[in-house]
Amino acid sequence: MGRHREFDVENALDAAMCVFWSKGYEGASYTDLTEATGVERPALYSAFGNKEALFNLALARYNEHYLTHIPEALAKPKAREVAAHMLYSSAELNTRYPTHTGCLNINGAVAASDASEPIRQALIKTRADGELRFVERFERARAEGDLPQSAKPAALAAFLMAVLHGMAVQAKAGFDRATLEAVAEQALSAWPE
Amino acid sequence: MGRHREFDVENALDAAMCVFWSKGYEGASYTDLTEATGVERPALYSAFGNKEALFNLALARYNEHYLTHIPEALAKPKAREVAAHMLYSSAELNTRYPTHTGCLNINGAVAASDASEPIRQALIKTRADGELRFVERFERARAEGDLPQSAKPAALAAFLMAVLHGMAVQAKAGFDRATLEAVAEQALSAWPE
DNA sequence: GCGGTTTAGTAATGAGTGTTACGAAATCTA
DNA sequence: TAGATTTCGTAACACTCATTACTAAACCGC
Repeated sequence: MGRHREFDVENALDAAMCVFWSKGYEGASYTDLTEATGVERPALYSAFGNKEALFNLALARYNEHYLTHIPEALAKPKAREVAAHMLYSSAELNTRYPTHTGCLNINGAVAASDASEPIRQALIKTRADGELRFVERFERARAEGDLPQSAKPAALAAFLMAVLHGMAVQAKAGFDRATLEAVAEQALSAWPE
Repeated sequence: MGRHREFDVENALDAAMCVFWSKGYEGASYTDLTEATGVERPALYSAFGNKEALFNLALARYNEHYLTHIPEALAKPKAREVAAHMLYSSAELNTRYPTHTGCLNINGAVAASDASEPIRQALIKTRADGELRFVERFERARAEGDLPQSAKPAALAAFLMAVLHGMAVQAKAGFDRATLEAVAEQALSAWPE
Protein backbone atom coordinates (compact mmCIF):
# COMPACT_ATOMS: atom_id res chain seq x y z
CA MET A 1 0.00 0.00 0.00
CA GLY A 2 0.91 3.65 -0.08
CA ARG A 3 1.70 5.93 -2.96
CA HIS A 4 3.41 4.42 -6.00
CA ARG A 5 6.77 5.48 -7.44
CA GLU A 6 6.25 7.89 -10.30
CA PHE A 7 9.58 7.16 -11.94
CA ASP A 8 11.12 3.99 -13.30
CA VAL A 9 13.97 2.92 -11.05
CA GLU A 10 15.92 1.21 -13.84
CA ASN A 11 15.66 4.23 -16.12
CA ALA A 12 16.73 6.58 -13.36
CA LEU A 13 19.69 4.40 -12.46
CA ASP A 14 20.71 4.22 -16.10
CA ALA A 15 20.54 8.00 -16.42
CA ALA A 16 22.57 8.44 -13.24
CA MET A 17 25.12 5.96 -14.54
CA CYS A 18 25.53 8.05 -17.69
CA VAL A 19 26.21 11.15 -15.59
CA PHE A 20 28.91 9.34 -13.60
CA TRP A 21 30.29 7.90 -16.83
CA SER A 22 30.67 11.37 -18.24
CA LYS A 23 31.80 13.36 -15.20
CA GLY A 24 33.13 10.83 -12.74
CA TYR A 25 32.08 10.46 -9.13
CA GLU A 26 33.16 13.82 -7.76
CA GLY A 27 32.37 15.71 -10.94
CA ALA A 28 28.74 14.63 -10.88
CA SER A 29 26.57 16.85 -8.66
CA TYR A 30 23.04 16.18 -7.49
CA THR A 31 21.95 19.00 -9.75
CA ASP A 32 23.35 16.99 -12.67
CA LEU A 33 21.76 13.81 -11.38
CA THR A 34 18.28 15.28 -10.90
CA GLU A 35 18.41 16.88 -14.33
CA ALA A 36 19.45 13.67 -16.04
CA THR A 37 17.06 11.39 -14.17
CA GLY A 38 14.13 13.78 -13.90
CA VAL A 39 13.93 12.74 -10.25
CA GLU A 40 14.21 15.14 -7.33
CA ARG A 41 16.97 14.68 -4.82
CA PRO A 42 14.99 13.22 -1.91
CA ALA A 43 13.50 10.60 -4.24
CA LEU A 44 16.99 9.59 -5.35
CA TYR A 45 18.01 9.23 -1.73
CA SER A 46 14.99 7.14 -0.80
CA ALA A 47 15.42 4.92 -3.84
CA PHE A 48 19.20 4.44 -3.89
CA GLY A 49 20.68 5.80 -0.66
CA ASN A 50 23.39 8.44 -0.65
CA LYS A 51 25.74 9.42 -3.46
CA GLU A 52 28.27 6.70 -2.72
CA ALA A 53 25.58 3.99 -2.73
CA LEU A 54 24.10 5.39 -5.92
CA PHE A 55 27.48 5.32 -7.60
CA ASN A 56 28.10 1.74 -6.53
CA LEU A 57 24.74 0.72 -7.99
CA ALA A 58 25.57 2.55 -11.19
CA LEU A 59 28.96 0.85 -11.31
CA ALA A 60 27.40 -2.57 -10.83
CA ARG A 61 24.92 -1.84 -13.59
CA TYR A 62 27.72 -0.68 -15.87
CA ASN A 63 29.78 -3.80 -15.25
CA GLU A 64 26.80 -6.03 -15.85
CA HIS A 65 25.14 -4.32 -18.80
CA TYR A 66 28.01 -2.69 -20.64
CA LEU A 67 31.05 -4.86 -19.97
CA THR A 68 29.44 -7.90 -21.55
CA HIS A 69 32.45 -8.24 -23.83
CA ILE A 70 34.55 -9.42 -20.88
CA PRO A 71 32.87 -12.81 -20.47
CA GLU A 72 32.59 -13.00 -24.25
CA ALA A 73 36.32 -12.49 -24.56
CA LEU A 74 37.17 -14.97 -21.82
CA ALA A 75 35.13 -17.59 -23.64
CA LYS A 76 37.18 -17.34 -26.82
CA PRO A 77 39.19 -20.47 -27.57
CA LYS A 78 42.59 -18.80 -27.98
CA ALA A 79 44.45 -16.23 -25.88
CA ARG A 80 45.02 -14.00 -28.86
CA GLU A 81 41.31 -13.95 -29.59
CA VAL A 82 40.63 -13.09 -25.95
CA ALA A 83 42.87 -10.05 -26.23
CA ALA A 84 41.57 -9.09 -29.67
CA HIS A 85 37.97 -9.20 -28.54
CA MET A 86 38.71 -7.07 -25.50
CA LEU A 87 40.64 -4.50 -27.50
CA TYR A 88 38.21 -4.05 -30.36
CA SER A 89 35.09 -4.23 -28.19
CA SER A 90 36.55 -1.59 -25.89
CA ALA A 91 37.41 0.64 -28.85
CA GLU A 92 33.75 0.41 -29.81
CA LEU A 93 32.27 0.90 -26.33
CA ASN A 94 34.62 3.75 -25.50
CA THR A 95 33.32 5.70 -28.49
CA ARG A 96 29.74 4.41 -28.72
CA TYR A 97 28.09 7.32 -26.89
CA PRO A 98 29.33 10.81 -27.74
CA THR A 99 27.89 12.15 -24.49
CA HIS A 100 29.88 9.77 -22.29
CA THR A 101 33.05 8.49 -23.87
CA GLY A 102 35.69 6.32 -22.29
CA CYS A 103 35.09 3.89 -19.45
CA LEU A 104 33.24 4.42 -16.18
CA ASN A 105 35.89 2.47 -14.29
CA ILE A 106 38.51 4.99 -15.39
CA ASN A 107 36.43 8.16 -15.57
CA GLY A 108 34.91 7.47 -12.16
CA ALA A 109 38.08 8.39 -10.30
CA VAL A 110 41.77 8.16 -11.03
CA ALA A 111 42.84 10.80 -8.52
CA ALA A 112 40.40 12.39 -6.10
CA SER A 113 39.96 14.15 -2.78
CA ASP A 114 40.18 12.27 0.50
CA ALA A 115 36.40 12.24 0.77
CA SER A 116 35.97 10.01 -2.25
CA GLU A 117 38.86 7.70 -1.54
CA PRO A 118 36.45 4.79 -0.86
CA ILE A 119 35.07 5.12 -4.37
CA ARG A 120 38.55 5.24 -5.84
CA GLN A 121 39.44 2.06 -3.98
CA ALA A 122 36.23 0.39 -5.15
CA LEU A 123 37.13 1.16 -8.75
CA ILE A 124 40.67 -0.14 -8.23
CA LYS A 125 39.25 -3.35 -6.84
CA THR A 126 36.84 -3.72 -9.75
CA ARG A 127 39.70 -3.40 -12.20
CA ALA A 128 41.88 -5.79 -10.20
CA ASP A 129 39.11 -8.39 -10.21
CA GLY A 130 38.85 -8.09 -13.98
CA GLU A 131 42.60 -8.36 -14.43
CA LEU A 132 42.71 -11.50 -12.31
CA ARG A 133 40.26 -13.23 -14.62
CA PHE A 134 42.61 -12.56 -17.53
CA VAL A 135 45.62 -13.82 -15.60
CA GLU A 136 43.80 -17.08 -14.97
CA ARG A 137 42.64 -17.28 -18.57
CA PHE A 138 46.17 -16.83 -19.87
CA GLU A 139 47.52 -19.36 -17.41
CA ARG A 140 45.03 -21.82 -18.82
CA ALA A 141 46.08 -20.86 -22.32
CA ARG A 142 49.69 -21.60 -21.51
CA ALA A 143 48.75 -24.93 -19.98
CA GLU A 144 46.81 -25.74 -23.14
CA GLY A 145 49.81 -24.92 -25.29
CA ASP A 146 47.96 -21.97 -26.74
CA LEU A 147 50.65 -19.67 -25.37
CA PRO A 148 54.36 -20.48 -25.34
CA GLN A 149 55.77 -21.77 -22.06
CA SER A 150 57.90 -18.63 -21.88
CA ALA A 151 54.83 -16.40 -21.84
CA LYS A 152 54.06 -14.65 -18.53
CA PRO A 153 50.30 -14.63 -17.93
CA ALA A 154 50.45 -11.91 -15.28
CA ALA A 155 52.54 -9.64 -17.49
CA LEU A 156 50.26 -10.26 -20.47
CA ALA A 157 47.18 -9.45 -18.43
CA ALA A 158 48.78 -6.30 -16.99
CA PHE A 159 49.82 -5.24 -20.49
CA LEU A 160 46.34 -5.87 -21.87
CA MET A 161 44.77 -3.86 -19.06
CA ALA A 162 47.27 -1.05 -19.54
CA VAL A 163 46.34 -0.72 -23.20
CA LEU A 164 42.64 -0.84 -22.32
CA HIS A 165 43.07 1.84 -19.66
CA GLY A 166 45.10 3.96 -22.04
CA MET A 167 42.47 3.64 -24.74
CA ALA A 168 39.82 4.75 -22.24
CA VAL A 169 41.84 7.84 -21.41
CA GLN A 170 42.29 8.57 -25.09
CA ALA A 171 38.58 8.09 -25.78
CA LYS A 172 37.75 10.53 -23.02
CA ALA A 173 40.17 12.95 -24.68
CA GLY A 174 38.15 12.73 -27.89
CA PHE A 175 39.98 10.07 -29.91
CA ASP A 176 37.75 8.43 -32.48
CA ARG A 177 37.08 4.74 -32.90
CA ALA A 178 39.40 4.27 -35.87
CA THR A 179 42.36 5.63 -33.92
CA LEU A 180 41.59 3.37 -30.97
CA GLU A 181 41.38 0.41 -33.36
CA ALA A 182 44.81 1.31 -34.68
CA VAL A 183 46.07 1.20 -31.10
CA ALA A 184 44.39 -2.18 -30.65
CA GLU A 185 45.98 -3.51 -33.81
CA GLN A 186 49.41 -2.37 -32.70
CA ALA A 187 48.93 -3.95 -29.28
CA LEU A 188 47.97 -7.25 -30.90
CA SER A 189 51.03 -7.29 -33.10
CA ALA A 190 53.02 -7.75 -29.91
CA TRP A 191 51.04 -10.79 -28.87
CA PRO A 192 52.98 -14.04 -28.50
CA GLU A 193 51.85 -16.85 -30.79
CA MET B 1 60.75 48.35 -1.75
CA GLY B 2 58.08 46.96 0.52
CA ARG B 3 57.94 43.86 2.63
CA HIS B 4 59.77 40.78 1.38
CA ARG B 5 58.20 37.38 0.64
CA GLU B 6 58.70 35.06 3.57
CA PHE B 7 58.34 31.90 1.52
CA ASP B 8 60.27 30.57 -1.43
CA VAL B 9 58.11 30.74 -4.54
CA GLU B 10 59.77 27.75 -6.18
CA ASN B 11 59.40 25.56 -3.11
CA ALA B 12 55.75 26.54 -2.70
CA LEU B 13 55.01 25.83 -6.34
CA ASP B 14 56.72 22.48 -6.07
CA ALA B 15 54.67 21.57 -3.01
CA ALA B 16 51.45 22.66 -4.74
CA MET B 17 52.42 20.57 -7.76
CA CYS B 18 52.74 17.51 -5.54
CA VAL B 19 49.25 18.08 -4.16
CA PHE B 20 47.79 18.29 -7.66
CA TRP B 21 49.85 15.27 -8.69
CA SER B 22 48.33 13.27 -5.87
CA LYS B 23 44.74 14.49 -5.85
CA GLY B 24 44.14 16.03 -9.25
CA TYR B 25 42.81 19.51 -9.93
CA GLU B 26 39.37 19.21 -8.37
CA GLY B 27 40.48 16.91 -5.58
CA ALA B 28 43.03 19.43 -4.31
CA SER B 29 41.52 22.01 -1.95
CA TYR B 30 43.09 25.22 -0.72
CA THR B 31 43.24 23.61 2.70
CA ASP B 32 45.46 20.92 1.16
CA LEU B 33 47.50 23.52 -0.69
CA THR B 34 48.12 25.73 2.33
CA GLU B 35 49.09 22.73 4.43
CA ALA B 36 51.53 21.43 1.83
CA THR B 37 53.07 24.77 0.98
CA GLY B 38 52.98 26.31 4.46
CA VAL B 39 51.61 29.41 2.78
CA GLU B 40 48.25 31.00 3.64
CA ARG B 41 45.62 31.29 0.96
CA PRO B 42 45.86 35.03 0.21
CA ALA B 43 49.62 34.67 -0.26
CA LEU B 44 49.07 31.89 -2.79
CA TYR B 45 46.62 34.10 -4.65
CA SER B 46 48.96 37.07 -4.72
CA ALA B 47 51.88 34.93 -5.84
CA PHE B 48 50.22 32.65 -8.40
CA GLY B 49 46.70 33.93 -9.13
CA ASN B 50 43.65 31.74 -8.72
CA LYS B 51 43.47 27.96 -8.56
CA GLU B 52 43.38 27.49 -12.32
CA ALA B 53 46.45 29.68 -12.81
CA LEU B 54 48.25 27.88 -9.99
CA PHE B 55 47.50 24.53 -11.56
CA ASN B 56 48.75 25.67 -14.94
CA LEU B 57 51.99 26.85 -13.35
CA ALA B 58 52.31 23.52 -11.55
CA LEU B 59 51.65 21.68 -14.79
CA ALA B 60 54.30 23.69 -16.62
CA ARG B 61 56.76 22.98 -13.83
CA TYR B 62 55.92 19.29 -13.98
CA ASN B 63 56.39 19.11 -17.72
CA GLU B 64 59.69 20.94 -17.51
CA HIS B 65 61.23 19.39 -14.41
CA TYR B 66 59.81 15.89 -14.34
CA LEU B 67 59.17 14.96 -17.97
CA THR B 68 62.80 15.37 -18.90
CA HIS B 69 62.77 11.86 -20.28
CA ILE B 70 60.69 13.03 -23.23
CA PRO B 71 63.42 15.07 -24.93
CA GLU B 72 65.91 12.41 -23.85
CA ALA B 73 63.83 9.76 -25.58
CA LEU B 74 63.31 11.82 -28.71
CA ALA B 75 67.06 12.24 -29.03
CA LYS B 76 67.71 8.50 -29.14
CA PRO B 77 69.03 7.31 -32.49
CA LYS B 78 66.49 4.56 -33.11
CA ALA B 79 62.69 4.49 -32.83
CA ARG B 80 62.75 1.40 -30.63
CA GLU B 81 65.09 3.15 -28.21
CA VAL B 82 62.78 6.16 -28.18
CA ALA B 83 59.89 3.94 -27.11
CA ALA B 84 61.98 1.95 -24.66
CA HIS B 85 63.29 5.06 -22.95
CA MET B 86 59.78 6.47 -22.61
CA LEU B 87 58.35 3.25 -21.23
CA TYR B 88 61.04 2.49 -18.66
CA SER B 89 61.48 6.09 -17.58
CA SER B 90 57.74 6.40 -17.07
CA ALA B 91 57.66 3.19 -15.05
CA GLU B 92 60.28 4.75 -12.81
CA LEU B 93 58.71 8.23 -12.53
CA ASN B 94 55.23 6.83 -11.95
CA THR B 95 56.45 4.96 -8.89
CA ARG B 96 59.27 7.26 -7.72
CA TYR B 97 57.25 9.09 -5.05
CA PRO B 98 54.95 6.98 -2.88
CA THR B 99 52.97 10.07 -1.92
CA HIS B 100 52.12 11.00 -5.50
CA THR B 101 52.15 8.09 -7.89
CA GLY B 102 51.19 8.09 -11.55
CA CYS B 103 51.34 11.12 -13.83
CA LEU B 104 50.07 14.63 -13.24
CA ASN B 105 48.78 14.82 -16.79
CA ILE B 106 46.49 11.87 -16.12
CA ASN B 107 45.73 12.37 -12.44
CA GLY B 108 44.96 16.04 -13.02
CA ALA B 109 41.64 15.33 -14.69
CA VAL B 110 40.29 12.54 -16.86
CA ALA B 111 36.63 13.25 -16.18
CA ALA B 112 35.50 16.29 -14.21
CA SER B 113 32.69 18.73 -13.52
CA ASP B 114 31.80 21.46 -16.00
CA ALA B 115 33.62 24.01 -13.84
CA SER B 116 37.01 22.42 -14.47
CA GLU B 117 36.52 21.62 -18.12
CA PRO B 118 39.16 24.21 -19.10
CA ILE B 119 41.74 22.33 -17.06
CA ARG B 120 40.71 19.04 -18.59
CA GLN B 121 41.12 20.53 -22.04
CA ALA B 122 44.51 21.97 -21.12
CA LEU B 123 45.68 18.52 -20.07
CA ILE B 124 44.33 16.99 -23.28
CA LYS B 125 46.24 19.58 -25.26
CA THR B 126 49.44 18.92 -23.33
CA ARG B 127 49.19 15.22 -24.09
CA ALA B 128 48.36 15.88 -27.73
CA ASP B 129 51.41 18.11 -28.07
CA GLY B 130 53.56 15.34 -26.66
CA GLU B 131 52.06 12.75 -28.95
CA LEU B 132 52.69 14.92 -31.97
CA ARG B 133 56.40 15.01 -31.20
CA PHE B 134 56.48 11.23 -31.27
CA VAL B 135 54.54 11.09 -34.54
CA GLU B 136 57.14 13.36 -36.12
CA ARG B 137 59.97 11.38 -34.56
CA PHE B 138 58.63 8.10 -35.96
CA GLU B 139 58.05 9.67 -39.37
CA ARG B 140 61.71 10.63 -39.38
CA ALA B 141 62.61 7.13 -38.28
CA ARG B 142 60.71 5.67 -41.21
CA ALA B 143 62.37 8.08 -43.60
CA GLU B 144 65.74 7.06 -42.19
CA GLY B 145 64.93 3.38 -42.75
CA ASP B 146 64.93 2.83 -39.01
CA LEU B 147 61.29 1.74 -39.23
CA PRO B 148 59.83 -0.36 -42.04
CA GLN B 149 57.99 1.52 -44.77
CA SER B 150 54.81 -0.28 -43.69
CA ALA B 151 55.00 1.20 -40.20
CA LYS B 152 52.39 3.82 -39.34
CA PRO B 153 53.98 6.60 -37.26
CA ALA B 154 50.66 7.96 -36.04
CA ALA B 155 49.46 4.53 -34.91
CA LEU B 156 52.78 3.80 -33.22
CA ALA B 157 52.68 7.10 -31.35
CA ALA B 158 49.05 6.55 -30.30
CA PHE B 159 49.92 3.06 -29.12
CA LEU B 160 52.92 4.27 -27.17
CA MET B 161 50.86 6.98 -25.52
CA ALA B 162 48.08 4.50 -24.72
CA VAL B 163 50.52 2.23 -22.91
CA LEU B 164 52.01 5.21 -21.06
CA HIS B 165 48.56 6.43 -20.03
CA GLY B 166 47.59 2.94 -18.94
CA MET B 167 50.74 2.57 -16.88
CA ALA B 168 49.98 5.88 -15.18
CA VAL B 169 46.51 4.64 -14.25
CA GLN B 170 47.99 1.43 -12.92
CA ALA B 171 50.64 3.27 -10.94
CA LYS B 172 47.95 5.42 -9.35
CA ALA B 173 46.17 2.17 -8.47
CA GLY B 174 49.23 1.05 -6.57
CA PHE B 175 51.10 -1.11 -9.09
CA ASP B 176 54.80 -1.35 -8.33
CA ARG B 177 57.68 -0.52 -10.61
CA ALA B 178 58.50 -4.11 -11.51
CA THR B 179 54.97 -4.73 -12.76
CA LEU B 180 55.05 -1.57 -14.84
CA GLU B 181 58.37 -2.64 -16.30
CA ALA B 182 56.81 -5.95 -17.28
CA VAL B 183 54.12 -3.97 -19.09
CA ALA B 184 56.81 -1.92 -20.79
CA GLU B 185 58.68 -5.03 -21.86
CA GLN B 186 55.53 -6.54 -23.31
CA ALA B 187 54.75 -3.33 -25.19
CA LEU B 188 58.24 -3.30 -26.68
CA SER B 189 57.96 -6.86 -27.90
CA ALA B 190 55.32 -5.55 -30.31
CA TRP B 191 57.63 -2.95 -31.73
CA PRO B 192 58.42 -3.22 -35.45
CA GLU B 193 62.11 -3.71 -36.27
C1' DG C 1 62.75 58.02 12.43
C1' DC C 2 59.09 58.81 8.70
C1' DG C 3 56.23 57.94 4.57
C1' DG C 4 55.31 54.88 1.06
C1' DT C 5 54.79 50.17 -0.30
C1' DT C 6 54.47 45.37 -0.19
C1' DT C 7 53.37 41.07 2.31
C1' DA C 8 51.14 38.10 6.14
C1' DG C 9 47.28 36.27 8.14
C1' DT C 10 42.69 36.55 10.14
C1' DA C 11 38.28 36.29 9.02
C1' DA C 12 34.60 36.95 6.20
C1' DT C 13 31.89 36.31 1.67
C1' DG C 14 28.81 34.07 -1.53
C1' DA C 15 28.13 30.16 -4.12
C1' DG C 16 27.74 25.25 -4.33
C1' DT C 17 28.04 20.68 -2.05
C1' DG C 18 25.55 16.43 -0.17
C1' DT C 19 21.83 15.58 2.83
C1' DT C 20 17.37 15.75 5.15
C1' DA C 21 12.67 17.75 7.69
C1' DC C 22 8.42 18.35 6.69
C1' DG C 23 3.90 19.03 4.70
C1' DA C 24 1.10 17.98 0.52
C1' DA C 25 -0.38 14.47 -2.63
C1' DA C 26 -1.46 9.83 -3.86
C1' DT C 27 -2.42 5.15 -3.14
C1' DC C 28 -4.06 0.83 -0.61
C1' DT C 29 -6.79 -1.58 2.98
C1' DA C 30 -10.76 -1.73 5.70
C1' DT D 1 -15.40 7.09 2.84
C1' DA D 2 -11.75 7.00 6.66
C1' DG D 3 -7.28 5.80 8.08
C1' DA D 4 -2.81 4.15 7.39
C1' DT D 5 1.15 4.38 4.56
C1' DT D 6 4.18 5.63 1.03
C1' DT D 7 6.07 9.05 -2.21
C1' DC D 8 6.79 13.78 -3.89
C1' DG D 9 8.92 18.21 -3.81
C1' DT D 10 9.88 22.49 -1.55
C1' DA D 11 12.90 24.39 1.30
C1' DA D 12 16.12 24.31 4.49
C1' DC D 13 20.39 22.40 6.77
C1' DA D 14 25.39 22.21 7.81
C1' DC D 15 29.45 22.13 5.48
C1' DT D 16 33.11 23.00 2.18
C1' DC D 17 34.62 25.40 -1.68
C1' DA D 18 37.33 29.23 -4.03
C1' DT D 19 38.00 33.94 -3.40
C1' DT D 20 38.91 38.40 -1.17
C1' DA D 21 38.51 42.77 2.40
C1' DC D 22 41.05 44.38 5.70
C1' DT D 23 44.43 45.18 9.38
C1' DA D 24 48.85 44.48 11.33
C1' DA D 25 53.59 43.76 10.31
C1' DA D 26 57.88 44.23 7.71
C1' DC D 27 60.71 46.48 4.57
C1' DC D 28 62.75 50.33 1.45
C1' DG D 29 64.41 55.01 0.35
C1' DC D 30 64.71 59.45 2.30
